[in-house]
Amino acid sequence: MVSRALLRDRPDFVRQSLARRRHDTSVVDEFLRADREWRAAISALDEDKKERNRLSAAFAAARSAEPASLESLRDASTLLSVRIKQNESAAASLERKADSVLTEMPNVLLDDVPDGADFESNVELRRVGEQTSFEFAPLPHWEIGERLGILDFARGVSLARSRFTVLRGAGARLNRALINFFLETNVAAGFTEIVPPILVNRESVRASGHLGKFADLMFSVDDGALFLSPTAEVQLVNLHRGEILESDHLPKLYTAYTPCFRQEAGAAGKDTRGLVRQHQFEKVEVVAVCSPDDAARLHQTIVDQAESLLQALGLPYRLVLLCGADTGFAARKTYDLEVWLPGQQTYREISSCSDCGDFQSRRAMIRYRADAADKPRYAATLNGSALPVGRTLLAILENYQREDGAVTVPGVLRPYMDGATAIT
RNA sequence: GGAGAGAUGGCUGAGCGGCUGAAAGCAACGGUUUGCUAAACCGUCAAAGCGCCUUUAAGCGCUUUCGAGGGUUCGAAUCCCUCUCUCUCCGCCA
Repeated sequence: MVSRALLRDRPDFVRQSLARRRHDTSVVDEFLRADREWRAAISALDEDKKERNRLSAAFAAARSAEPASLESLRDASTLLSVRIKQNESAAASLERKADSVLTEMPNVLLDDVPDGADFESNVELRRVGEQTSFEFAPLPHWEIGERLGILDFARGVSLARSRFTVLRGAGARLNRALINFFLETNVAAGFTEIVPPILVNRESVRASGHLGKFADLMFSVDDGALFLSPTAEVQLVNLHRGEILESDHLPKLYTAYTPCFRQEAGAAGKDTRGLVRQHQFEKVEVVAVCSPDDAARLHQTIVDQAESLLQALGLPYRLVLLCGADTGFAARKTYDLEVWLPGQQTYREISSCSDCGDFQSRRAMIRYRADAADKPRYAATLNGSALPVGRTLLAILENYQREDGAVTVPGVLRPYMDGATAIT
């Protein structure tokens, strides 16, 4: 949630940020109008309430002192209460109006986020690793996986529906190896491992910014009371919802392996083959909760963490800074890591590392005290995938494929695979 | 699924119509004492919103908040209704 104070004090700054996102800027004025009206209403209302409190106190005093005046006090107070009740509902609807505009407003971008209308304007910062080349024509992972009998798309569909897949044998083993490798590396780097619920309530998805317009991203159960989490970012950010943290306990660094579920309603016809876009996928996520002063540093820490995993696996990738229009709703700055997929001759997103500033903290009321005597302040939250399991698995299949149809197992994963050097 | 108990500040926990934004204790913070540590003593210590003032900070004023929503009343943490959640016991089950 964008700060109300910022919108009031520096509306042009917020408009500018919205424009850089190619977002409608009139929402700022919509908010300011509702906010102004609400503040006027609440001021008048408070005056009435003050008077009612005075009358009540006078009533209590008059009970013994001058019983004769009780009736007129009672009448005056009753009259006032009726007016307060009316004005209260008017004020509440103005507040709801301002709030609903605010809830739908994306985060304010950091200054160094590049301008741009779409992904074409994203800035490639660097490439790491040579694009894998072969003496033969490389295959896409779905062909490699089906030939090896480790990916079974048809049976996934028969068990659930399209965009569900079955992993078998060495494929399932490779999947588990990746989970263990990611988690152990993240824990060694100082992240605390969490096993959260996979079903999350409305309040949690609202706080992380996944509800609103993004509600159709998620599968819901129990008549919409709960959602299948679309990313462990939801659970990890909400771990401290409503809390005031001690500053010497910050930063909080978390990592979790979870299944994730997405409807992918807007992606009909896109990436229909293979593991790239599934309704159910698995991911190891990292999240940091920290003081705003620490956000930039920890953003880098998270990117480094994701990069170190890709490097250890020997996967070529590039680091991209997303432009305004491509930066997600809750983020104020996002780096994407894109892995090279030789079967498709392209870089594909494999990790998205976002600095959300205090945007999520405001919604989730995650605060901390910089000093014991200070007022609580909103924390900053950051998140990144480190890494998604399915997309990493497919990247390994494509980058480590051999002419004979086998796939070499990257060295760091062999200890998790009984020392196997290849999947044949 | 059946029966009961409960939801109050960072934590424990009292309050059961006006004197309660809330006793007491713990924790925290400031200070006194002390050779150091500990102990003891004194003091401070909920959050949010709006307004005033100010460059900001601080400060001041008002309002709201005792799980959520509604009701009764001149007045609700306190009485009534609904909902949500938590805990205990029984049953069932991994």
